[in-house]
Amino acid sequence: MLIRVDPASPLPLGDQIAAAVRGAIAEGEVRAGERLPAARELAESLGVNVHTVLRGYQRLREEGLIDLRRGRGAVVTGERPAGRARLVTQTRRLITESRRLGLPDEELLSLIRASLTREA
Amino acid sequence: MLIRVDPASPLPLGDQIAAAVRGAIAEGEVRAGERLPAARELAESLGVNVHTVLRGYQRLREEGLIDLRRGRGAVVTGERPAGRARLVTQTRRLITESRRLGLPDEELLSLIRASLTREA
DNA sequence: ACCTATTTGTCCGTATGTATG
DNA sequence: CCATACATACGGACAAATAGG
Repeated sequence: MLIRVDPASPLPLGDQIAAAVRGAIAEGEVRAGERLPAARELAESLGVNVHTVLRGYQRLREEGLIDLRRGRGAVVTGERPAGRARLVTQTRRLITESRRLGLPDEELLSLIRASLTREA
Repeated sequence: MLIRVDPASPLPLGDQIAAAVRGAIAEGEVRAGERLPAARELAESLGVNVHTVLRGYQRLREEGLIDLRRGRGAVVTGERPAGRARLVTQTRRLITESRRLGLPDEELLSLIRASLTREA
């Protein structure tokens, strides 16, 4: 997977990295289950800071394209296992209910976030 | 708006700040249209780094609670309704299930955000 | 059960860029 | 033009989760 960044571009480096990886995934250059290079490695090979790469990776995680975890790295997501599918169903139910009550999505997110911290 | 953070807590400082502001908004302590303290100010008064405050602010922006812009600052967005108690049980179930599957909280949030945008 | 290496997560500090007013 | 304030990036340090021996 070849990645290059252009420091002169107005696009943030992190976004450029995310875009490059996103493309590589779309092209099938990296497949589901495969691991992306460790953030520090990629950072060094690109001549950018670790944080910058991590920001790009985290963006990809938000998009659901990779599974990013400590000690494990960035793994391209693939088929959803059964348990996860159930989670998706449950999530959709929650969203439907929330909207039926007229809550804006942000409010639902706040609620969830609050629950997460409260039950940590 | 009184904010305090606990460096000893396992909760990231940025999240603590976000939670505090979120609470202040929910309590009506700060109202729509009002500006939150500048990141640098708040950082200094809390004894934390600017980045840490900004991270919290950016999270609130993602939730749609504030409007965050260069040169202007963080302005609380419009009113939000109450009456969300019904969703709490369902939310807790979802969280329990997610954690049982071993998903990190961030991933659950990613999943939810994805669902929200997909069903928008 | 333990230890170790790997890898991301968070935070600190600093510098420079850029939009706003 | 100027001051304010967030945006991005750099670098360094330590914490925490994961995996493997």
